[in-house]
Amino acid sequence: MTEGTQAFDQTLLDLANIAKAMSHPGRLRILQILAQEKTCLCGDLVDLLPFSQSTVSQHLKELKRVGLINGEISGPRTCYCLDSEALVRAQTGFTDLFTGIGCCGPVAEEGEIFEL
Amino acid sequence: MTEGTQAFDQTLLDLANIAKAMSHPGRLRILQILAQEKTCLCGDLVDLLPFSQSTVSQHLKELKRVGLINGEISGPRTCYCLDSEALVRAQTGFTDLFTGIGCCGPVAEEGEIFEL
DNA sequence: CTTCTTTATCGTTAATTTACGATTGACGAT
DNA sequence: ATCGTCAATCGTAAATTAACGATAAAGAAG
Repeated sequence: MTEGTQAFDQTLLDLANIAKAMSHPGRLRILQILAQEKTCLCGDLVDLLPFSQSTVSQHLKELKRVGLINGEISGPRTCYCLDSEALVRAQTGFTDLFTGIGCCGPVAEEGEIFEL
Repeated sequence: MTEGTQAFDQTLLDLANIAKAMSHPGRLRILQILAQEKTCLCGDLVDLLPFSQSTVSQHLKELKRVGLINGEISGPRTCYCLDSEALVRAQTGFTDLFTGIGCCGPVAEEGEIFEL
């Protein structure tokens, strides 16, 4: 991703970003927890995850960066929740990518015929 | 992912791995190309991507590692294709993660009442 | 057998990610 | 005003990823 990134269209870049945010078991677990319970509080997530408070905070930041979750400050605490719209968009994005799925065998080139 | 990885169940780890493979625009583009055309040949992908041959090969290796694509050697070439089963499994995995989507507001704790 | 083509792998460097402890900032309670 | 709590940020070290050129391996073509 360091270079040549401008060669891809924005939809693809966005989707890659979503996937990146979802590429860590801890972050995926956070999404899972937020989907199941509506725990939300950062501290509760820290208790449920095998990471330090600062690490959890970072993961939350990353998820927020791509918009998969929202954080709402309520007093000294922060309450996190899924962003359902973003999740739907993500789902759609992944689905759209593979509209016509099918697996091919070896392909002949320029009229070439395979001798199997 | 360096540590504490054993704290997550395998389904989650698998899904995170899939997401990781899909977290790079180049790899996502490869999947897209394979979904649209059935181009498959490594060399063709090199022509279509803004990366060197060795880099493309690495990306293909990563996609193959998680099973999203299959490579079949045919003579000196290698023909790549999507693994439709794996893609369906991935899709299902992502969907299952967010069965009950909903966004919460601030949450009261231990009978606490918010003064709004 | 030599040569060309195609792709995988090796070795390396730069950049990014992950994780942590320590610090800071914000707020509520005393 | 001070203290304790909660969460974000800073600074840093270790690990991983991304990219490339060079090299190797495997097969087709001459």
